[in-house]
Amino acid sequence: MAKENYTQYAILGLLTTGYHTGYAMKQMIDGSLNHFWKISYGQIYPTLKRLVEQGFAEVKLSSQEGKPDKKEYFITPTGEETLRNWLQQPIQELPIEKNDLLLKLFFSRHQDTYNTIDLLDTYHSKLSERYNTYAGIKEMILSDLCDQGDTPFWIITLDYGLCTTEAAMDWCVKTKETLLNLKEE
Amino acid sequence: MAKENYTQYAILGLLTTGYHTGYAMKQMIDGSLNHFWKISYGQIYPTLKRLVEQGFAEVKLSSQEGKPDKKEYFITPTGEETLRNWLQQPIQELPIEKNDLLLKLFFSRHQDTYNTIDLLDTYHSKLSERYNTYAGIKEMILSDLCDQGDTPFWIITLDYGLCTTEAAMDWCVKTKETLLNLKEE
DNA sequence: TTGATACATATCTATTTGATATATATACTA
DNA sequence: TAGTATATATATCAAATAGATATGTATCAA
Repeated sequence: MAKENYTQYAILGLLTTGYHTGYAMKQMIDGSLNHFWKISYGQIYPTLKRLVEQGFAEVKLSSQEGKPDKKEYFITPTGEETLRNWLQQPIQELPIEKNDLLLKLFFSRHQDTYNTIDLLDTYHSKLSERYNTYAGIKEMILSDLCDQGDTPFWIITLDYGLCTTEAAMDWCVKTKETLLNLKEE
Repeated sequence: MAKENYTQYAILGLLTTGYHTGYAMKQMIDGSLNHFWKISYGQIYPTLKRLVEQGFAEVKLSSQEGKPDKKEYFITPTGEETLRNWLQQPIQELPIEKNDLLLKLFFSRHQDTYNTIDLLDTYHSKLSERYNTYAGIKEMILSDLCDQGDTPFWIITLDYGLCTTEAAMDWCVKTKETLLNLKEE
């Protein structure tokens, strides 16, 4: 059983959310979805093409004065059904996060403790940045009066990012102590 | 700047930890490293070959009676230096976990609340399984008297898995409530 | 007028994923 | 005893993804 192609569902979903060009989708994902998804142009444009071929989307060419021409994509009823059908499927497997900090820690016996602690410090500060970014986006969405139907769901995914990031930061602090105790022994 | 090739460092690290064949490495990663790393044979064998070409590893062919021949790989001093050098490099960027549950939640406006809650329940039970698996491995490592120098570092990475998994479970519970409240409004 | 940025599409290489092919030997099981 | 599953072990392939870059127009500022 080949794994499902999530890319097409991400694109179909974005089509329902007011993003109609490949460029706009890329911007959206990099800006507001990057806490749990990423995508490249090399996936977006071929997928849009395929969605049209499959009848899940339609394309309109529009030439704008002052800007390059663009292809605007719109989801079809069949596309909407495909999206809804995917939403109903239960999640098959938990994602595995490939984490190169943990990979380094796993082999850190070969390294000085203070160096390992540096790694943890850097990691912690990056987590902190991430936390603030998520908190900022949440603020922005909440203060934005034009609440669409999507808003509560977007908040939920941000909360996931906030709470797991916080847990990771706590772990950094604890781990630093553990390493220092280990050193003293 | 091309992204670093982490695969080779994972392999180099495993060579220092008593895993000397591609098969053994795959077993190890699937069993004990899968909370933050995964790898396929399609990465392992070509990488081993390349490590030998670069002088980071040496290979010995050994024919065992009863079992297929195997190629045993050993890290060289140059390989060890390469590994240590990588360990010292600070982490460049936080990993982005691609999470298809969150992708579905993000678009769940198109779906019945109870269906969304089903998704969350399934996810929670999988997280719980994962938590128990990690706790089990931790127990096993701690109770194993032959403590190597690696042990404390392995525990640390497991703790990361335990605490972020717990945070995600808490989020599931909170989110369920949020969705039900939303429904009642 | 040079450079930076925004808009917009397209493509390319390298890596990763996930599956499968190919062997041999052991252990169990009907 | 024949068949089946499992463990050991290496290798390869197609498809998906990542990451970078090419191409072009227009705007704005230094």
